[in-house]
Amino acid sequence: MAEQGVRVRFAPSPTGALHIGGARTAYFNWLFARKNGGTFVLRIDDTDTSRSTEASYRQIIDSFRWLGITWDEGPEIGGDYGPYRQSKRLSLYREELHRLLEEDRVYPCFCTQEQLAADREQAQKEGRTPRYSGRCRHLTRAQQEHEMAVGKTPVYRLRAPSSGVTIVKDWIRGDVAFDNEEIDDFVVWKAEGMPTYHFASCVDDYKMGITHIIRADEHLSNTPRHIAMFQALGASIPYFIHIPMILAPDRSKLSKRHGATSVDEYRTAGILPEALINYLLLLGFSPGEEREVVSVEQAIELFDLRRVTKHAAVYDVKKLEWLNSHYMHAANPDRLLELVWDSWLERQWITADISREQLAWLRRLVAVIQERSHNLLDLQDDVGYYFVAPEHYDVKGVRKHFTSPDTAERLRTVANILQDVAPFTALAIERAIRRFIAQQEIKGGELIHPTRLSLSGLTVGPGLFDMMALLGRSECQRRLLAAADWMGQRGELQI
RNA sequence: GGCCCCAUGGUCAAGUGGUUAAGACACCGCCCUUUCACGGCGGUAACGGGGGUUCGAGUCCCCCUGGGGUCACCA
Repeated sequence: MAEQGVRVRFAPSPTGALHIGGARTAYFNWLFARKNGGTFVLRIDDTDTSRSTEASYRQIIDSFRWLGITWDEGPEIGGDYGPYRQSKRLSLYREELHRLLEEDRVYPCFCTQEQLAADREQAQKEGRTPRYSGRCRHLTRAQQEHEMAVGKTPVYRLRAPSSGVTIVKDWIRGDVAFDNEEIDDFVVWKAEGMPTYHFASCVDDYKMGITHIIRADEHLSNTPRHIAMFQALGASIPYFIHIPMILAPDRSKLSKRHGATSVDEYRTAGILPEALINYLLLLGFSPGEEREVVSVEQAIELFDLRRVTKHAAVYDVKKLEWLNSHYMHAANPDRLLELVWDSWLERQWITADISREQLAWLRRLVAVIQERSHNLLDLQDDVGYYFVAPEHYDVKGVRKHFTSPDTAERLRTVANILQDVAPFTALAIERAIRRFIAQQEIKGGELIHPTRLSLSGLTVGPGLFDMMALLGRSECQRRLLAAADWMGQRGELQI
């Protein structure tokens, strides 16, 4: 299904963070472009001056970079069809407006907001669809000039077709027919002197030579409007591909009350970009071949609009988390170390001027920990005991593993035994400790659990012998003796 | 409410007239095991309802129901 000269776009408005729904739409556009050797355009839709912010713009750009979705044309990098921020394209829109005005495809409307609201209310009461009444549709030139003269600022409306049907040829939905009576003369130019979304978007798609519009389902009902707009502009009609929406678990539109909804929030929550983008691919698309884990490279290979589902998908964080743990296990330790580096610095677990040996040790540490991490935060937060001796012991663990009267003495013996373990590797340590366990005629756990608690203060963690090898001989000995002392003091206090 | 879209387990989904209706996540067992994870094995669980068409419908048609979207000087 190779398409010639494919140009697609994603046009977020910087009124908030990049939403995962938007990210998925962008990803599908991007995949389609990559698959077909086309061009992916990023355009910033900031015509809503009151809600657009520079901070949101930055955040969106950052989110895309983090996800690895790059654009061939757009802000920061430019392109032949720029500028790529609508707020910088105002003269273009004004030009098109004047052209349409001359061609009488657009007309000024002087109705007040109050009038329109009253019309709407009236229609609602009578059970009719609220549509623009057409009050200003047939004003004479003289009437228009009079309104202007008395200081009224008009909005401009498109003369939309009022009879017949508009067929939207959608690649996923098939042919969808809309009665033109349903479309009214919608506003293309606001009184504040800014284009509306419908107008700016169509002008841009036209001027930027967009061939395929891949967007969320919610725009399907807007499409006849856009077709009317394209026709008025004298533009060719692009292909439409409306992809299903992403819903919250209660099947309502995904919103803040459902938890994290932005790419940025997942980033801070310790989700890896490859996990998020993999998960996004699986919403509304099936790669086939029973595949779930799909890299970006494979996704480009496998992507096919014909395999996009028609129905909305409910967002399931559990599956995202599963993918994330998969990628945590698979990740290169060096990269993970880099990702947690700043956080570890901040906690003073490490210092910036680190030796070669220390760096190698950190890599080993990450490699051991990442196996059981589901999340970057697990790796980031739960490893303090490798850097600092435990200040207290898990309460439940103490109750369970520090109660036997022989334990303190055994821990001291272990500390002693470690003295002769060489090399100080997990294998050698295990051999020595197993021997001691056998001599004592106790079960492995009776020694292993208290040892773990002594060394980490916790009852959970990596294999004990790996942990010990990582901590090193003297640190293990120090902590074992400290634990034994702590038990002794505690015992005395209780007497 | 008008218009439009959609409908396979709890969730993501395969399926394009004939299948024991895949697979994944989640859940539940069992195994592995020094803990927590990982991993391995197994299990529970679905074609929303009703009419047609057909020798035969998850697959085609109609109705109903349910869910979603949209009807702004927001995008």
